[in-house]
Amino acid sequence: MPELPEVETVRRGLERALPGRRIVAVSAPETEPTWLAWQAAWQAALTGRAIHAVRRRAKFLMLDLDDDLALVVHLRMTGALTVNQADEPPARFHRVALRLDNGTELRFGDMRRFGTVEVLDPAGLAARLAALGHEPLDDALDAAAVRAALGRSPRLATKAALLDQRRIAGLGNIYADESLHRAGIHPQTPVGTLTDAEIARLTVAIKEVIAGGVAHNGTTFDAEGFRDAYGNPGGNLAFLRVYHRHGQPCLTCGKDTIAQMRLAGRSTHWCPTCQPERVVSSR
DNA sequence: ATGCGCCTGGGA
DNA sequence: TCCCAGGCGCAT
Repeated sequence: MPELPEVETVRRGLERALPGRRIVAVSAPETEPTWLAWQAAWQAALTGRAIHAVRRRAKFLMLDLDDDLALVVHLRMTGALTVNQADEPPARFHRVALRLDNGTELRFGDMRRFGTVEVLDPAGLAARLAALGHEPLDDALDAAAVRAALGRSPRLATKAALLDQRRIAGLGNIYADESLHRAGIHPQTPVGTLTDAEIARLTVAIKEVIAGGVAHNGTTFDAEGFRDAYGNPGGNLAFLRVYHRHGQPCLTCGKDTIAQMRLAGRSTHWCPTCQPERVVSSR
């Protein structure tokens, strides 16, 4: 599922192809009534406009267009943005295509239909991004900022806090689990009980895990999984230490088995030795 | 703070 | 046939 590293990987791919291109047509398949319904409005809004830049904020992609409009895409679970030759046959879950002035198309596909594509003006874009918390790789996100962002609730599980995009934006289930493992923090640890040392480790862990994911072009599990703008899988799977590794030996301590539980509605993976549960006093 | 609904394919 | 995967908005 696309989290910050996957979205950044897509952004980097799009940046090689889109800036300077002009949109010449918008089309959706006849078999896609919901996307077809937008076709005329998007045709009017987008045709003739040039793409100036491809930006990312958390898991949002923004294509800056003429007249301060932006095409804003969120891939959610299974969305994909690809650059294709216009005469290539569409992918299985193709939803909408922007025809460009050089014979290529920017295509959006989405198996589960959770993804969103919007055309926004500056006010609309600002509103869309307003609630997002810190960008993980921002230098401004130091330990003090992590402490402030996570808060001091005595009950909120640290993993739930990491998934809350209003606190730190861009982590999803994979990189939240990986960050907690690297920091040696049990996922259920209440944020209010995190020590300064734990916050410091978590801050470094988040940055390393996210930067590693970006460096390896994102995490791809299988043939249906994440693809970059040119259809290539990412290589970060080999670097995961807990996610989807339940029942397998811990690569960090070598003596325990990765455990799995349900937390905040998500499948959660951790090593009981490397991430011991906080012993809670009964008095 | 928790759970549901959205959506679909794949696996048990 | 049922359950699971899960980002996010919304209801409870």
